[in-house]
Amino acid sequence: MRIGEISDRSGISIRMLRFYEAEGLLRPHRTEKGYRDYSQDDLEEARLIRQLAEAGLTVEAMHDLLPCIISPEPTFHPCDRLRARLESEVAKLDRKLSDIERSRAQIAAYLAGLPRGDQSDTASLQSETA
DNA sequence: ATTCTGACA
DNA sequence: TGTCAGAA
Repeated sequence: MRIGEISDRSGISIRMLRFYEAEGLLRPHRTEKGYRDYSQDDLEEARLIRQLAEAGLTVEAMHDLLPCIISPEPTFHPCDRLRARLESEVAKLDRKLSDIERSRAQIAAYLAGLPRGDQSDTASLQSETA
């Protein structure tokens, strides 16, 4: 299958499919004319990548995860790397979450201190945005 | 019609 | 991440 079909069936844009390949996530064969030629396995991997991307995982994380999740070989590795990766992702998310909570608290404080019935700030924002 | 690579208002 | 160009 060529890139257009893979894009349609995986929901990943052609642009992103090429990007993921540049990142070493997908390695489709090439036809004589240089066109990418995806296998059925590539399609399944693309769909998995789609899932991981929607979960907010980075390409780096996918590099660790993919070898563990998609197991072409009948032998299942312990994949200790998988657990480590997942744990670091959760840790990363926890850090982001605390950052967001910090921002929320700060902005909520601004809101709490905002005088009532005053539209002047809104007006100035609109004029600067326009 | 589709894909390829490289570049960017 | 989209999109446009120029070539195949």
